[in-house]
Amino acid sequence: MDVVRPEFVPDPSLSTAEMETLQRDIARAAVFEDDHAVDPESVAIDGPVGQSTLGEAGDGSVDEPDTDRPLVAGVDQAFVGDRAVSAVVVLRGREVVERVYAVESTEIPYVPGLLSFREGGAILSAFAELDHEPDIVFVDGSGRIHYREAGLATHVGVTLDVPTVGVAKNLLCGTPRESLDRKLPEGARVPIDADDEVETAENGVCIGYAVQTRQYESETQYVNPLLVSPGHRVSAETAADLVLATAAGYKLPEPTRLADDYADEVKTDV
DNA sequence: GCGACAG
DNA sequence: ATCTTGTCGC
Repeated sequence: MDVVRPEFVPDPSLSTAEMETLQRDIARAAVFEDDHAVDPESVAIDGPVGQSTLGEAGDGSVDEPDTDRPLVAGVDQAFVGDRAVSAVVVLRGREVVERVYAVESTEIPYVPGLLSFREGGAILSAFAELDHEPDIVFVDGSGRIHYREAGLATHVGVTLDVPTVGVAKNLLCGTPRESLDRKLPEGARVPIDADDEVETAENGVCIGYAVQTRQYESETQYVNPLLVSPGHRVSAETAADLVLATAAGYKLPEPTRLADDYADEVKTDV
């Protein structure tokens, strides 16, 4: 798939002020409500998808040809020295229909709030190799949960004009409506509200959710929730629904988990 | 001046 | 993100 909004392609050579200005423009172009045709129930995955097998399930059985089901993609990056590997995995149900990757040299260091200018280029290069057009894309990192409501998932979504969901392991900014310190039950979600750190939104606006995709039985030990936010053309509620529907026994939703594995696999080769 | 900070 | 063995607890 190709870039739809070339003016938003992340340029690492911009000054910090220019990057921030671009992010405010991106946030204004972003749609934080549902504008897609994916019913979360239609993408539900019951158990883990088998390792690197294209076209068949992990138990060796061939899946039903349900070509009407939506395509859900996951994208993740791995790093080798000064190069970034971006890997994309596309699923239809529990079937892997396509995997692509791209390698790009990193031009700038990681700066909180400006992640898309470091990793965005490699991600767009990987999507340029993709034949299928995903109905939803899970991006590793924040979307609307961002100082200017323009995190990596939002930047990629708006630039490609594809529905995206941000899936992060840590909270960048915003305030959880209730403490995340306690142990949350599997399936639970806690709203993340905009605060003074989020300069483009009114305080109290829900910009995402902490989502508990997995939890231990034990009383003392617990898994931290994921931080899910709208990237583009997806509401916060639906973003949380989609992540819970595609989580299949692991903390990360399957598309993201498989992209994670694929990026590591590619990293070992080149 | 101090704290906070996705990947 | 990445460097890395064992270890504690499901």
